Amino acid sequence: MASDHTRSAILAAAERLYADRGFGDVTLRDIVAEANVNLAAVNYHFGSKDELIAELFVTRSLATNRERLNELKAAEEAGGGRASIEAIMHALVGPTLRGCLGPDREGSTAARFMIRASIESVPPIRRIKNREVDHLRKFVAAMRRSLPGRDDAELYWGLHFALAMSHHTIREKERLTKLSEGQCDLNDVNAIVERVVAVSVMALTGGEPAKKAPARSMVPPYGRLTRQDI
Amino acid sequence: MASDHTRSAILAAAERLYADRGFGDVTLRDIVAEANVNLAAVNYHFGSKDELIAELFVTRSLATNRERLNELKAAEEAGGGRASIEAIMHALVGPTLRGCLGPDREGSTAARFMIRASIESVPPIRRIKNREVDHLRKFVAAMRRSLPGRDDAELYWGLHFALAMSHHTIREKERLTKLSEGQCDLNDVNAIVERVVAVSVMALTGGEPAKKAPARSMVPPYGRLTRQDI
DNA sequence: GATAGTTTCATACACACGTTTGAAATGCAA
DNA sequence: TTGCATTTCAAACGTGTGTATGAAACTATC
Repeated sequence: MASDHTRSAILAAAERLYADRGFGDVTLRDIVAEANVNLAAVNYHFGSKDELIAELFVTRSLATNRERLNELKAAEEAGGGRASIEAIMHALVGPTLRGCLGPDREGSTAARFMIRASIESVPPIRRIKNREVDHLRKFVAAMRRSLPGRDDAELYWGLHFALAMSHHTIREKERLTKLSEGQCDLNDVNAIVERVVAVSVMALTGGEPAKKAPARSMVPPYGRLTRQDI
Repeated sequence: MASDHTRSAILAAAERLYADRGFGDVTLRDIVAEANVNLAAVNYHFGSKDELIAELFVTRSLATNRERLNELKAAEEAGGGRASIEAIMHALVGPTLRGCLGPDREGSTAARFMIRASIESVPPIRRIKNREVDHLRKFVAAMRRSLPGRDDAELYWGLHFALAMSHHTIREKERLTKLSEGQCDLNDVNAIVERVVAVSVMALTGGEPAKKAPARSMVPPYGRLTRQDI
């Protein structure tokens, strides 16, 4: 193990370069040059380039997920096991938006790295994102408690749209600024979070009160898989 | 010019392969093998790999944009120069969603190609997407006519969220299916369009009627750029 | 049917990339 | 110090890539 100096120098340099120039434009040689480290050190410490990228991404996204769940748990405890749908949506999109657009994080390498990861979607990152399903299921469960009787599909659509708005805002931040000629304030992160939450809640509660739903029963929908993946 | 047979065989093969396996995994050699054509033909007919990709994408996205504007124009003419906000949002997201998720298009190469383009975002495609701003401005203009007095920033946010929901639905179609264990029906495209339109309209009209707005004036915000790009 | 222009073809180039190698250097316990 | 494990290093490997080349095949015009 020793000092781990080389290992962390590589991680820091890689995150910085990927954040600045994207995954497509940065080679291992760029990274080791930035880190003042030998080329072979990457394979020695991480095994491969993809595993290096995976470690970077997994570290950051675990932190975000932890933050999300903490906020959710706090909201549910404060509400006696049932959080308001606003609080749930806030816990879902707040950490991500704050992490990527946040104030002091303006120049944060981590934030810019996560934006890149959200835009470019390179294979090792995609693999990790696909394991995020059961993390999201915890939010669906909370939503179900918060809005009992609501059709499950409606909950999924609401969650889906909430993620759509927050991810797309991160991803297209610059395009929106240009399109709106600066009229959309992308610096006030709290305002953005509130905006996304407001629309998400409207999507979940504003429209149809129960939709079709011919006697919604408790049985799971036919022979669908109940678990089995990841 | 001659028969153009080689040229179109390359285009077809490239679109098919990119649609199936993504941009990262398909080489020129794969394409010419699929097209039964010589390797050098790509550079002869298109100049470079990037120009081939650009031509593929530009063709498809011009078609979508044309469809969008036709629908918008029809809606405005039917309303005497002012379309309903529902109709405008419908014209904005309908063609894209139909094009990528649409019924008979289920196995459509073009649709799957556009989904890939939406997910992977390779440089030549990104370059083209950045020129899409003034196309979107036409929708902002229509929205302004439809909702006069509404703060411009609100219109931009509404447009932004509409695009967020439609693109994210295309992009994460499979993840949503898995997450919801099939409970979200991604085959009924019209229902999806209506859903996205409904939430977009709520985002634009449901919330605050005028927000803060301390005497909104007509002057542009300080020294911001008014035109000059694109 | 010769000629000029276009298109196809096999082949090679040049190079950037991730990875491997094997030896040198370093750290650490006995 | 000796011996062993860990870490660093310079150099090379092997391969896959987009692109270039120059000759051959084809097409159309006169």
